[in-house]
Amino acid sequence: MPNPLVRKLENFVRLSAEERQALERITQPTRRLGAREDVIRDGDRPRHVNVILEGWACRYKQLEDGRRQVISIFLPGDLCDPHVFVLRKMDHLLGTLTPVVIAEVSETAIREVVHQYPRIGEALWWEMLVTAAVQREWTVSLGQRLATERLGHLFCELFLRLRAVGMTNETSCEFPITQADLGDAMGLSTVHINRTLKELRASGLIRLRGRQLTIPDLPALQAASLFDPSYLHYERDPSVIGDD
Amino acid sequence: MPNPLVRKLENFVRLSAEERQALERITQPTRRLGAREDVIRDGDRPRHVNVILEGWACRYKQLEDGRRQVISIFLPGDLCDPHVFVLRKMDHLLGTLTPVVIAEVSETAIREVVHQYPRIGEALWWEMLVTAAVQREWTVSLGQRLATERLGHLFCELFLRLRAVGMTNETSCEFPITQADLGDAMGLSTVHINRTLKELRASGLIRLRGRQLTIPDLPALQAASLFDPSYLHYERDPSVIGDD
DNA sequence: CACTCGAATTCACGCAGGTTATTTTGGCAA
DNA sequence: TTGCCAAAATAACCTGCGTGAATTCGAGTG
Repeated sequence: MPNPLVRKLENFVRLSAEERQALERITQPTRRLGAREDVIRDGDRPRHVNVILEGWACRYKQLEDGRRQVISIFLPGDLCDPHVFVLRKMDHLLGTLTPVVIAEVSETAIREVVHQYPRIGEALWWEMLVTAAVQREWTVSLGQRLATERLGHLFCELFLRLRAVGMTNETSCEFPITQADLGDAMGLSTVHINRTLKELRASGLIRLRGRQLTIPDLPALQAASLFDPSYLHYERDPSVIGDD
Repeated sequence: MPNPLVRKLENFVRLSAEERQALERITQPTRRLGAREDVIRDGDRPRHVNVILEGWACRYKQLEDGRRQVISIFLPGDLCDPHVFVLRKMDHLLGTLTPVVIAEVSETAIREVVHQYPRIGEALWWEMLVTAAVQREWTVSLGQRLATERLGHLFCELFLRLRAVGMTNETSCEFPITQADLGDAMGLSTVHINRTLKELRASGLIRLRGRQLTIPDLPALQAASLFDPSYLHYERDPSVIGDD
């Protein structure tokens, strides 16, 4: 199983064998959590960058009265906040959605690798900017899209992000999160998530059984969800020439 | 009128006179736009960092069928995407909400200043991370907060951000944007924005006439809106010692 | 001063999605 | 196989917000 961070970054730059090794060296598994556990809580001082190696996690906030919003979903290969060090306190929580394996990378380890391999630095910049773009697209979804569009859009996004780390086959992928968590992410009630899934299934746009999602016709789902993949910036930069 | 970027960054680090001058030198006004004009469109290649010197602007996206979502609001002192250069195309638009004065700063100008004054680099990191935190809080608002809470939260946020650049007095500030734009930002219809403002006014939490917003009791509005200011990270880092 | 036009306000009605509660399913352990 | 429990599914009812259409206000302008 190849390192998902390496796979992801190679969607943007071509990495040399040496660069790949450097990344793999600093992202060895250091922590395992079960489903529904917190990785770090708000108010805590961030001590390292968490890189997801296996499983799904999320950023979330909890309002005083219990309402919960999942702010972003982390998949294998995702970095949780490179550079939070500048701030002294977390203003949100990181939690797992499924059992998860994490690499805790120190600030200095990142600094050194980036200093030695500037192209990795570039790639990490790209990854940060894409993460911000995803956050913006969630804002659009929550503000404008109807429930079917919103869920459909999320399926498209997660499918493409999983494909970028080689975790899909032609039309399907693992989809291990509960309808309750989906609701907290999409700003919808569990009941309405269920209703909406039923509708998407009935229209033939998705199949979802157990933990398996199938999108028989991705362009159709994209069209129905007003999904434009350009915000993911997945085309590799042609100005960067590889040397592996 | 002091440079709003300098004022803003000084909420995080203390800057020397030399550092202040360096910032002011690279943020001279270079472009003036009227209200409701586009600064840069999606698909365009970003050529420089836009720093808002006067007026209000916004990031927004437009769906194929015309629905519009304002993704973030830019106030004087805000930088629109330091580092977009890494991506080749804008995935959203930048537009003005009021007449605006902008400083277009080149990538190299930023690089040089940051290289010469590392503390400015730190401060720009802080500003980037706070911008991301604001984006996350908007996700929470759109996903969980009711219309009154959502608007109240926005008022609290904008008031504190304006205060950070010295553009408020005790309880009030300019508030120059239309109810239609507010609606596009909060994911609510113009009619409902109007209803909600009426309700907030009736409860005495805000006064809003013409382009003037007054918050007679900020803590009360914060409580009513589930507003926790810690995500703005405005307390200055005590580990940074000034030398001016 | 009257005119204009965008912005704000108000009204009546409809729908997307919330809430509470109940039932069914399915994975897993004893 | 039985039992357990979380997750999924379904139902009935309710509400926050959207829609479309007027009407009023207010800052400029000739």
